Amino acid sequence: MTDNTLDRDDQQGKPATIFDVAKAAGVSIKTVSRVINLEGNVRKVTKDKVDAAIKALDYQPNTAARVLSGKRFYVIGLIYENPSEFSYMQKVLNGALRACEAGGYTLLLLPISLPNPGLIADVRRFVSQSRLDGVVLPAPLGDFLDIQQLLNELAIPFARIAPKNQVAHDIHIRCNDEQASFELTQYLIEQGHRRLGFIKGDPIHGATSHRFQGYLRALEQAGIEFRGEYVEDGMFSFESGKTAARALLDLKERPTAIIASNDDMAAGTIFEARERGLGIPQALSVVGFDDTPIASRIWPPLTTVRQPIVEMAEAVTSLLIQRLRGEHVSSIAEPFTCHIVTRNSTGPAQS
Amino acid sequence: MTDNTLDRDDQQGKPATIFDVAKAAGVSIKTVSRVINLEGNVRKVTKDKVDAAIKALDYQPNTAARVLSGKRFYVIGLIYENPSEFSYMQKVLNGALRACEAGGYTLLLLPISLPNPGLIADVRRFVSQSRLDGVVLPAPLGDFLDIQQLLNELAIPFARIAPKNQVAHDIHIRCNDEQASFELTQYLIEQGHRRLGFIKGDPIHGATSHRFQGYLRALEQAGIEFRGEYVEDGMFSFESGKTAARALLDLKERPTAIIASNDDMAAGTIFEARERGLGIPQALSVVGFDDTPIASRIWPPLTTVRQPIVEMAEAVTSLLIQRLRGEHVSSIAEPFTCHIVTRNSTGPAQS
DNA sequence: TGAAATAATGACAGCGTTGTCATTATAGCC
DNA sequence: GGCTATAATGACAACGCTGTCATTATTTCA
Repeated sequence: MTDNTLDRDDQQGKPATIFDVAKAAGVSIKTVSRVINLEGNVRKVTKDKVDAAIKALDYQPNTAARVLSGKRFYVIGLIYENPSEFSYMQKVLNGALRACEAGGYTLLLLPISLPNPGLIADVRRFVSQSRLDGVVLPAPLGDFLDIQQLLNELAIPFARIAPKNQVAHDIHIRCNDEQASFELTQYLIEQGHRRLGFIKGDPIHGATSHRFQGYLRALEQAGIEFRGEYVEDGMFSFESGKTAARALLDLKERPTAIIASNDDMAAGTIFEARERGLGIPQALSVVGFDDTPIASRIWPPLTTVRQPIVEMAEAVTSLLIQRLRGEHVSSIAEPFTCHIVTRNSTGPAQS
Repeated sequence: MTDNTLDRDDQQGKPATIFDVAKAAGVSIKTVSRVINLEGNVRKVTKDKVDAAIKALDYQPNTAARVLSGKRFYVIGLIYENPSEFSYMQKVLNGALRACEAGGYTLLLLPISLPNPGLIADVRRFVSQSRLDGVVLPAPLGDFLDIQQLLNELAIPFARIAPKNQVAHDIHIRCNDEQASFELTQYLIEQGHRRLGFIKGDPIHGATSHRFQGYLRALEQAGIEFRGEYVEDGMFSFESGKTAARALLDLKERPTAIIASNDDMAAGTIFEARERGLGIPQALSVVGFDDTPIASRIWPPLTTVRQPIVEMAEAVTSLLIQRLRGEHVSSIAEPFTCHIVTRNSTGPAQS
């Protein structure tokens, strides 16, 4: 005569519940709950028993039940600008997904097309309808103060990938844009360039001013006089890069090197140079930022700056999840390091 | 003396529940459930009362409660190849998100890097751990028979964006690659080209053979003899396009036009031609497929084929959701139409 | 050593929905 | 008009977990 009640546990292949674990470990379901939620106030021996039972039964908490019962949703929202060039967001996405999977969270997406007058309303609807615990804001949205204000009002924690520091205790991560730009400019100066054009990015991106600052610092350190006509505004788009390059190349004393604040504008610069029959890098060196797919696919392939986006996204999402769990985390103080990728769009100055 | 019980409904700003709706409509919660799930067996007048109450209270069913109670999860998985060039997936993502939002479903992502020997295990884990109702498989995974077989075993409905028809009653959508390739080739022939090189794509993509077929059909219709040495294998990557172009351009009687099966390979072809000093389109016309961002950013900008990816993804996801709701849907018979985008990489033959 | 303080554990209601089954209203038919 | 078939509705348990509060074990300190 077998005891049926003992066999019930892994019956039918149905997933184990908290009751199964409690029975196997010889404790109450509440204690199991304490263990899986890291609540503390559980003795080591008890915790070990429970952990063993969890492993043995391959127990995974039922998210729906947790959500229904508790005050958390186990959902993180990723709000991002729907870009024309997706490689940055693809990396952000992969990093955020990795962190969410590791932390048992689900990632929900809200792509936004800019400019968008209903932006705040859209975000509000997304956050309330989707029942989110937290939000990840990659650049450039990470620099938008009104979104942050809204999330603060709604008491939704968020984490930003953004160049600018804003609040003391908020979670944000950035890479060292200023330093990367400094080194990139320095590299061109080492190649003998003295007339260095610079194309700024979209001012809504915090990176824009940082990259410009790095350029200025490198000029200063090398003792090269700053010339305002060598700086043009851009918007990070291919078209705007082309237009800015036109202005720079129309100058009587045209630059021998142009630093575009991203790869798309660098591509536009190369496009414009080609239309004028300027050889690259013989007559003009061109550099970009971001190491997007286009950087290695245009002719000549582009010297640019690579950022560790996947790692940054993963780190910032992990921090957010830790905070949601009640752990006390602060933002990462040290910015992530960028690296220069040298290709054939740069060479010695010939002027 | 006001009756407190009447005021309870929209108390505290807490979301309305099914009880609130039932009370407001004067019916039982089960009847409300029937209405929101379109179960039928509800009289018109009753349904109208309930619908009015739902609207008045801005009621939205609690997904966690539905999942916990019922047998559905209200989650759709999107399994996709993590691509080097994301613009295709970005569009798929946007289309799928739109359909999910409209249908009240959540979209979960599983990016896969190919080749992946653990592919099936990864998919299995994703499907079972994430508790999915259905899966969307964009190309090229939509052509993978082993994934489809697995999903069939697990009894998970799926919908594919894929060139190949496989099962009679499965949901899938495709665009008319063969016809687009035919028209593209025809266009080059009209420009006077007679020596037409063709670079095939990755054979795991169903589109590869369709695009090749369209090329063959156009040759045949124009009475141009097929020459095997004008066809090279590629893998859809920039590098493979470059290598294939090298072989084609090394021929004694080299082609005056090259049709690459995607934009990346067309970019590789242009890269290779440029290294040899061949002017484009004077000495060589080049075309691609997909109208990715690179197509408009290289020099010269690329003549290519644009597919309505967002619409296709939205349509196929909507169909899947309809099927999950129990409605009887079949796949869309008529393929979506592609359009040729003419740019400067093509011109009259000069041979 | 014993009382008070604190740590560890448990019992149980409740979260908002759907499934099952019972009950009641309506329609169909001779 | 009364009986049966069927449509419409309702009562209530169950889903798996967490929060609250009560209870028990352990530590601390006089």
